[in-house]
Amino acid sequence: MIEDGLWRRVDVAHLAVLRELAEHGSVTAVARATALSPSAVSQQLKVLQRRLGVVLVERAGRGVRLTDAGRALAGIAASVSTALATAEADWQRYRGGVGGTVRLATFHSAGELLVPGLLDRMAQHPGVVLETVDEDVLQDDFAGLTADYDVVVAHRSDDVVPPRRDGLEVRLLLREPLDVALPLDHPLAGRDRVTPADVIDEDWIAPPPEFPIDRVLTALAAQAGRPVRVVRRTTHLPLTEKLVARGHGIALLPRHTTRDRAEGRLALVPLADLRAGRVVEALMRPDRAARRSVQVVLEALVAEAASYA
Amino acid sequence: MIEDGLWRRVDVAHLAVLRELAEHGSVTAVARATALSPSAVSQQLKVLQRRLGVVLVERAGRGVRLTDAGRALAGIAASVSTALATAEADWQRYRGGVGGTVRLATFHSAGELLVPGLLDRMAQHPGVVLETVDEDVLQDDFAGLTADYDVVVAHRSDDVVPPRRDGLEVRLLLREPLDVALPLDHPLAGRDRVTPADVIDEDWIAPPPEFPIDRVLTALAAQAGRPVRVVRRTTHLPLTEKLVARGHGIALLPRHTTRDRAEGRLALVPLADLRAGRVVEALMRPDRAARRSVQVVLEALVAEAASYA
DNA sequence: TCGATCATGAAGCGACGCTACATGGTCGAT
DNA sequence: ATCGACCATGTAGCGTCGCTTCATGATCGA
Repeated sequence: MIEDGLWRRVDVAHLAVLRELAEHGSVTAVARATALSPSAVSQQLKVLQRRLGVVLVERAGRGVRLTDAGRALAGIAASVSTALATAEADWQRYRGGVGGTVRLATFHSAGELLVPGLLDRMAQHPGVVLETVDEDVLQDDFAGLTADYDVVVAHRSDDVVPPRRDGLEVRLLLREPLDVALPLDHPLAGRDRVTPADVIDEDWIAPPPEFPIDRVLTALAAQAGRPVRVVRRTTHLPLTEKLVARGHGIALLPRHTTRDRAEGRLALVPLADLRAGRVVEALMRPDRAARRSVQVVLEALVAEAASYA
Repeated sequence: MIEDGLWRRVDVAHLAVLRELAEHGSVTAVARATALSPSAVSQQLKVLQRRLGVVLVERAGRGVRLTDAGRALAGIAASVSTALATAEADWQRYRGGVGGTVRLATFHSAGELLVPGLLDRMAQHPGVVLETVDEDVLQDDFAGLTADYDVVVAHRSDDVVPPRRDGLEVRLLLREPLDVALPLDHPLAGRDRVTPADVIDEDWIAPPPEFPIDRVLTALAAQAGRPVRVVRRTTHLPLTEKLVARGHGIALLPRHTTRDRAEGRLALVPLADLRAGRVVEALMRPDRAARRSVQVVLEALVAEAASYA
């Protein structure tokens, strides 16, 4: 027998906390993200469980873990958040104005490429405050950033299956081929394309093996039939460009990002016989994507990215 | 410039009150419906307006009226209520049990026909408490009852455009032809159908002119070319049946409802050359329709009605 | 014009949720 | 194995919020 009105006393704020817990994984992390004390978060969870008469959270070692019921309710809470955000967006649409703070995470090269133009475009919406933060993480970790940021600009190589991003809104920003970067005085610099065989015996500068670009390099080696010789590994693209320009090696670099920054100081030559590129996209939680201010930022971001295609 | 976080402080309870105001039309009525004092309702509205910085309600004579903004927000509030009810239903589905109180309004004859069997069927769901109330109103007023009841069983004649019921969920229960009810010893009682011309010169018993059945009588008169002679007007169907059975006149009566009650005491003969019938349907507000307990009741109601088709 | 009806304001009270601080449990490093 | 760092939770105290009760003002119908 189920008592009537149990759910009536459930507060949407409590549901939101549960949902954040599902994404952040610890009470302390939720407290940080919500500007509350850990005790407050813990109390909210306790109240929620008492009102529903169900165990949602259990201790696991030093931290906590959601029970099955907790996970289920967290999923429901996510849809509630989305509905609430949609309602707010409808209201803002009715009122005409757009306002609020949007937190945007970019990896370095995308920030360099897109943020200046994005800020120019956002000048049309003085009510929207845009906070941009650089976060360079591995390909699979971008999704996790959506717990902390409204919009996450992520990249992945386009030859593999996309990493898991269940329940996230995804918007394509840029499809960016990887070109071979050569010093201007290199024999191949004038070519309109090069094959893997042309470049396999050069000295290469590449990122660490976990990064998408390096996987392309692996594919290139496979196609040429010989291993590639990597003389230096760095994740810092501007450094890579400078090294290439001075003849310390050649590299695979994203076309638009690089051209925007280093045009004229090195040559970018398309790679033949190998599909090599990376995809830049925006990731958002649905409730955040529903916010009017986020939508405005996203549209500006898409427009800015399109100007490089 | 829009300040950040205005909506954050908006309480869904406040939105719900605004929505109820849009449907009930007065602060006092909302207070009655929500078991709150009128002052509390008034204060909630005041707080909501202060937090949003918008006038939602204005005085109109002795009562209040919603502004345009108020109406817009009330519409948004309705979708929020629906989302919340859907979330609760999802949760109940996950937990397995069904519980809660469902308030059902029926007009008299439908109640007589459907409620006993409905209660039998609901015995399978002991957690659901069913309150049934008789409400006989005019055709166009059924929609208004959805503010006070979870499920409203309504009827309308099927030859006219349905009355306005914007934003309501509608579920067909019964399509019920109108037959000509005759005393058992009437000359036409043995016929398998009668035409308007056959019965136009009889003495008729009918409801008041605003009721759907009387409109059919008007159509019958138009087809026969002569006015119909109404000797008595009553909205009470059992009385009509008794009068017909004793030879005080004939009447148009809904087939299933009447047969269920008066089988063997009068004859029901289908009417030829005239599409005459009434439709019985269930009306619900979307947020109430989303509730798990309401869904259970509705399914039982549909099944019970189907047993009469 | 009077009484009924409706909305709103003021005062007081209770519930709720937060912070600050203390406690107990768990893991990693030495 | 021990210590220290970290994490979650319980307790005490306090401020805020929303409700009820009562009073007031406005409007409509008889």
